[in-house]
Amino acid sequence: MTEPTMPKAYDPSQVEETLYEWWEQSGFFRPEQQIASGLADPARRPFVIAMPPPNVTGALHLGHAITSSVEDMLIRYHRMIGDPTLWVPGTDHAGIATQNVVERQLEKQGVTRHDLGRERFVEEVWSWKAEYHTRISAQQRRMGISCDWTRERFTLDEGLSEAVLEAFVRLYEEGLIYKGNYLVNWCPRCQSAISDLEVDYTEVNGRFYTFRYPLKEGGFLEVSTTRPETILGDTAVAVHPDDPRYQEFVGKTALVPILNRAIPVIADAYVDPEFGTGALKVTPGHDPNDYEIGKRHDLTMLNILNNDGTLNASAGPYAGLDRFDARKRLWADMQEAGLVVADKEHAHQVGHCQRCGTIVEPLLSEQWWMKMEPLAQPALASVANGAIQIVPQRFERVYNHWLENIRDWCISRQLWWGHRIPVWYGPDGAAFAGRSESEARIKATDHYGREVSLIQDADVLDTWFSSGLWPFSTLGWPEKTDDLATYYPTAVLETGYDIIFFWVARMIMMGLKFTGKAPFNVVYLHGLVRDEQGRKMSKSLANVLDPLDLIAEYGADALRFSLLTGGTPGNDMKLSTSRVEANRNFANKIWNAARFVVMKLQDSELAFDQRDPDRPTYALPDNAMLSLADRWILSRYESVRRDVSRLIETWQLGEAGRQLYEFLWNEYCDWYIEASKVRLGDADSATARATRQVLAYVLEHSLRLLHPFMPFVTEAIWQNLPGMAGNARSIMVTRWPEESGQYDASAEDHFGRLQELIRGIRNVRSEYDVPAARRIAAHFSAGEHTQLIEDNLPVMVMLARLEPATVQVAAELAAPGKAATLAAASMTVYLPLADLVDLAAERKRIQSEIDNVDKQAQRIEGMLGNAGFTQKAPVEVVERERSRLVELQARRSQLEERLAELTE
RNA sequence: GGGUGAGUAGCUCAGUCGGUUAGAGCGCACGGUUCACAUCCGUGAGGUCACGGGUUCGAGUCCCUUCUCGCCCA
Repeated sequence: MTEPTMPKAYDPSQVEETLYEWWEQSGFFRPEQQIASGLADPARRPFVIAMPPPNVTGALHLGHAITSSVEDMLIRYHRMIGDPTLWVPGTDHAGIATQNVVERQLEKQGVTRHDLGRERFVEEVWSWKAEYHTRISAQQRRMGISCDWTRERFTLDEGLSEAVLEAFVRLYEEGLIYKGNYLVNWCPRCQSAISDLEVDYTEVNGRFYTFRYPLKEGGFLEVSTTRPETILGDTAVAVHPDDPRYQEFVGKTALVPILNRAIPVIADAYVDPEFGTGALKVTPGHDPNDYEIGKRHDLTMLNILNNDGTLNASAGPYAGLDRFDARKRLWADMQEAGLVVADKEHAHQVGHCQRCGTIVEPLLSEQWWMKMEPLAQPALASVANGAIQIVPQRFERVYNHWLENIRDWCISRQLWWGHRIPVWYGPDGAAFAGRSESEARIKATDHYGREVSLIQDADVLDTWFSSGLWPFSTLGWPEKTDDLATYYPTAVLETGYDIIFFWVARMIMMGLKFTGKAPFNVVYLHGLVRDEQGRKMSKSLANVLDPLDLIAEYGADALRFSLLTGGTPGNDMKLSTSRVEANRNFANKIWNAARFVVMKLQDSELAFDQRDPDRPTYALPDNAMLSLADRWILSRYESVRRDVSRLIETWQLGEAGRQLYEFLWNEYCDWYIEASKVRLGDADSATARATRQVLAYVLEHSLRLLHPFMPFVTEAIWQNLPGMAGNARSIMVTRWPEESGQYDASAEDHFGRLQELIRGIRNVRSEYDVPAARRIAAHFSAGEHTQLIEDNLPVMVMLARLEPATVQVAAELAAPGKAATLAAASMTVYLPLADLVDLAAERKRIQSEIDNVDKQAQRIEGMLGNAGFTQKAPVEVVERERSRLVELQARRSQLEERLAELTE
């Protein structure tokens, strides 16, 4: 035998990057190449995923790693089953988030974006983008993802910007986009409006301030608030119309403290008489509920804030103060004026900017809005009628609830980084939307009857506006490209459940609106990766595991496999490094199994199955040449192949991976390879030849099943398999294994009996502390299985470490003296361990066995004695219990017999 | 307040037609230079499947109640 070419331990860092470069350069990621090579059938519907574009804010984290793992697994599987497969990668400009990180970076140098000006600031962001984009795609390559990099897109690149313009103008022209002065969530730090979804509500320990609202007519009303500074913006005081305490006050006039502005006392059913004093100060300009009251009563909408969170001229003497300073100052002044009643601690929910954490202010502001209701209806319908399937299904309710209660979307942002709103204003403020300035100019000229100067709207669009177009904009929309015709709609949208509203729902709405088709047929939602304590990973907690660190230590396959098998769809996952380590060990295990097989195959003639000449594999020997172990492993392989395919098709990816793990380790390695050694002894024999073929066949086919889960190690091994790798072939473009016809129930039953006996003997050896090196005698009283034992004696001898010269096999054998007894698999085995067996201990051992058997037998007797069970349970279940009972009874009598002998 | 997920071995998790004595990895105990692998091999201990009720011949699995923790929405 020649020296193995495979190193003793699998070292991912030695192979992963080289393999990836080779894959990418070979064009395997491109559907055109898959079709040209005959792997993909162009008549089949393409399998397409639009990758959720990572933000260019920074480096990737484990959330991206799980996305990569799941999507690459699906992509590789579909490529192997012959679908033309396309995975479109890309990145998102992430307007507010990216602008913030760049601003923070500038801040360190003492520079603000205003110092730089819009143009230079945007240049800064582009260079940030360039750096992080490079980093991100390098990380993704390290994960091994097989996306088509030649089709990579960025939300701000030319084509996608065109899509944004097209979408905006069409929606505008249809009246679905409008401009209006409404209450928005305003972040004073970002100095931008943000959407409802971008506000995080967290509990804050604030105070509950109660004070007197003086009345012009004399007297006062007691009112409470959590935000005293908003008193300066009050335009009414409201009470409940049925509240007897306040009937007389309705219609009177209150005076705003300090400012002495006169405001009406009104009655509105929104007021909760039970809460606080039962009288409510109304600030329509700075509170959403008050805003509604204001509309109902036609109240003045007063804005007291500047965009940076300081108070404006409407705040009188407090103008120029920060909102929180103003709160203190005003309260102190009110105290002096004798208006203060009480203030106490009060925990309440306060909105914070998702991106920078600043407390958000409701603020009246002129913004662009998108009408959502007309778009939501078709989006609801597409899920309801099954055009889109959400996995796991329970998220449908979340999706439905949001869409059924949808509100108009504030799409403008007062940022510099993003898609500039394609609206130009004439001298009188009239607005003209256009795909370009010249298009707007034509409209303007038409409107005014002459050329006028135009000024473009300064704002940009919410990032999610462009993300909403992603599945089709990346394929060329609004142009009628070949890619769009071929690859749209996409097949699966795979992402975390945390962005159902932000992204998934909006893509569905936009997709239906602009293409008339659901942008994908399946939404597969994975859970969030948390740390070992179950906390969300965040920079501030310093609990972030960097995927690259894990890859460097354990290999990309180990990380991928951990993320795929560590949980179930839609449920969060705590990732522990010990799990990643275990999966690195798994990769090493298969590597070593392959190393063994390759060493055995190296100098041998091998038979190949050439039915697909471009993708040869190992042939199976004639059935007549197969041993029991061969038939068993082939049958087990076939069962696993079926299960894995079924599980993947039903989105149970983790379970599929776990099955492969158990099969390869606990069956192929632990049992089949060990058993095969018996028949490999005489390397030139026909039996050795047959065994080598089976070893190779099962390994090669199993590697293909495992490839989508662990692409690197499977490829690294496959390249070492004799006869596979030549001709620049890769396992990633082999075919997914089809039905082998090798399922064999009787082989599984028979080999299972051998396993049971071997385990039993090992157990006895362990209980009696038989040294591992010592070969022992065994007498098999095998009854109807005599032939089975005789035929497979070499396997028994090897795996149970028996001394062949002292082994006896017969249908009936008397017990030798001083022997340990084993009753299993409808057989009795005597192990004459004269020097080690203590009769008293052996009696005790057998008695406890009997007790155990009795317990089981009683349970089954109970079942079978129950008429309900025998009448209603399926026949095969009843039959199974019957035969189980028969075996137990036989076993019991064997043990009883033996116990009696030992007691004599 | 509404919705939703989780609670299974010391830890992290599987268990998707309801049907053997509920599984895995890690950890633990004992024993191992068995011709691929100590990133390993063999054996073992360890569970009232949160609690209470119900449906069923049969429930970790289906239904209801309660408790604990989490998340989403308001």
